[in-house]
Amino acid sequence: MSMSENGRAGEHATMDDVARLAGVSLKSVSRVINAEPHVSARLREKVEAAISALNYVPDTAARSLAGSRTFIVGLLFDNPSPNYTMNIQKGVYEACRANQYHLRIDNVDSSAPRAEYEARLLGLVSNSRCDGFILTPPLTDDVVLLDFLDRSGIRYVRISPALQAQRSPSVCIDDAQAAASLARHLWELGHRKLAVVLGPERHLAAARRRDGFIAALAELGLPEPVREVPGNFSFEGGIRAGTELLQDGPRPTAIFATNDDSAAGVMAACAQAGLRVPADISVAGFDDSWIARSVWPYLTTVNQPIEEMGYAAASLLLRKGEPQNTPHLLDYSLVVRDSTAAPLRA
Amino acid sequence: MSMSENGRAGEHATMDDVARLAGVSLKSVSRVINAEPHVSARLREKVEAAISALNYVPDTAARSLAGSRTFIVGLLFDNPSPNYTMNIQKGVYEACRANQYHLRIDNVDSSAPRAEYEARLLGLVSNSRCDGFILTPPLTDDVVLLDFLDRSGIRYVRISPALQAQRSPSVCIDDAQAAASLARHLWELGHRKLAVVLGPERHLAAARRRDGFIAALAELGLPEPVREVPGNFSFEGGIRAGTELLQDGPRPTAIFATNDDSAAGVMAACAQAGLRVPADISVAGFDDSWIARSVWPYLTTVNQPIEEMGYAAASLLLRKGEPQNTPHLLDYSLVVRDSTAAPLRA
DNA sequence: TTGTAGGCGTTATCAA
DNA sequence: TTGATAACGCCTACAA
Repeated sequence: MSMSENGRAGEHATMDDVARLAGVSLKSVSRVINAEPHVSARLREKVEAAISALNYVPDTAARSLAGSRTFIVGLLFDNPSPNYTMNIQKGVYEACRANQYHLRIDNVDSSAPRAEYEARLLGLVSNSRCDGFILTPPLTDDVVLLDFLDRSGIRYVRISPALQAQRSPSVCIDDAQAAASLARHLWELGHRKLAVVLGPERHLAAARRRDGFIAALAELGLPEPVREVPGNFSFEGGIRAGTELLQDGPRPTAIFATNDDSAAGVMAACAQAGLRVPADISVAGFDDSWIARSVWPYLTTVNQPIEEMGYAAASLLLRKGEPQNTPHLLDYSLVVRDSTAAPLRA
Repeated sequence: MSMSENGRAGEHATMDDVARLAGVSLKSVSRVINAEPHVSARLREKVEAAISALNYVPDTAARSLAGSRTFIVGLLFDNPSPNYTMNIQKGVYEACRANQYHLRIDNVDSSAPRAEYEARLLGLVSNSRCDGFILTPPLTDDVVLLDFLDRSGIRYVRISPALQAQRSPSVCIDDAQAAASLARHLWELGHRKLAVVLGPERHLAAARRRDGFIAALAELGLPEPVREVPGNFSFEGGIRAGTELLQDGPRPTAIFATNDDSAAGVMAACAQAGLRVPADISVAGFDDSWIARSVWPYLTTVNQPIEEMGYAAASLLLRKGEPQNTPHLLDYSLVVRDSTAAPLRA
């Protein structure tokens, strides 16, 4: 009943109306709408005129009932930083819009017990009747989910996969290279005592950042090992990590946190410890998400074109034809801001 | 568990399958699914058994084509802080899920030229065929949109409306009272030189925070006027506002920013100016969004139960029967953290 | 290049 | 309390 006394809201034109106004058959209208071949220019014009005259918009429900597509893209996300998520979502949304698709959101909570979580996830995916899904980390590397999708023949595109990169279409940057460029930046500033704050265990892209960072330093000839402490991509995890680094063991002159949120936490820990950033200690992050400019000093970080990645992922998903399983690589860039500087001379 | 034996995609059971297995008619299954009256307990049991045996889930497309509902809730948002948005979205999502509805996202960009923006917005709303919409500020108070929705008979629920609160169902907290409680907190700490960082002009809830703050101080007998500077709810706007407050005119001992993002910016401006928070100056925000704990010191602020507000809004939208136009008021709470303290004695 | 008939999985109408 | 049967708006055959 709710919408029923719609009064006028239901006054949408249908394909019939368009056909009648244009003086053609139903099927011809359908052809024009779906850009099918074998349509004369004259007919197309007539139909298009009628469409815009009537302000006709195809009914998605009818379309998906009759056809094989639902015109819905599902975006699955877990629970990463809100900044990252919003950016991805924005990109995916824009690509959907450009292709006349709708965007449907589904949240899953990976902190739930694993069995429950899996049941939920698979239920979502199989009942949601989307034309395909966009997966963000850490879902990107969830093998149970991937197996299920493959077995069911459901299309999907992964963002920043770290596992089995050739398994499906995907979009990513070169995390290792990006972290390496950050390592070189710190090295060139003169830092030789370095530390890295790790990401969540299942977030494999974070592991690649760590690897790239350390490998680059090794190549440059760093004399001593890089200290490593756990983190979980959260601000609070960053505080804990920073505190640990500053209290015990040899104090680093520069800290690389594998995402911006934890880098911000590290900066807070420095402030607590009475250290000035970057005068006393340098801090760098990864993502260039919104928080990188919501801290003071502004964070030196690696820019991932997150929104673009979302856009590219959805475009890949919606592209017709055989999906390409080679990762679609986007450019990153080193963003040097105010949180890194040369170390004090001892 | 259960999902995996689904075998192949597309092999969804239909109402026919259920009816056959249960040995009843199609319509009876429909009745059970829609919880219609006049169904015997025995029949219902049989049907329910068949449903779960077949793992049947109604096809939304068919449902909305045949019926009057689409089972889709649309969430419209503009471009406020990502934190706020994600929280609202989460709440709305959960409520949809609880009611077997889907969530569809639509972004609009209010920074586009007004005419274009309006056309886009109205097009979205009228073609989207959702059962209703959730509006967040500043869309909440967009009269053109409201008029259009009312004229079209489309249901909607507004979150934190500041205009014509009785016009539609809505969810909010008492912004003025909440800001007043913050004012009293600062007053009790001993602050007498106060400033407020305003919100975006069209964000009327922000204006109510300002009003409540100032009115409370007036009532307490504040001897001098509260300084007011513009802000736009962004971190950068907060930096500008803070800088202005610290450079020119009489320096306040406490600054109230009307949202957390700008409060974080104010804190950054203080740091730049060499002031310690809260020793030299107190800063307070509003929202208790995620950024309130992503700065150091942690921000004193007002907690709005944002996710709950989203949940309540969607529940209101989905509730059957005549909508209630009295605002659904939720509780706020003052969250005293580390960014406020007694002023230094001059 | 264009048009016609049938059906997709539900809900709605009306009768039993 | 139940059940046939006709929509709903579009797409996929297939025919002209």
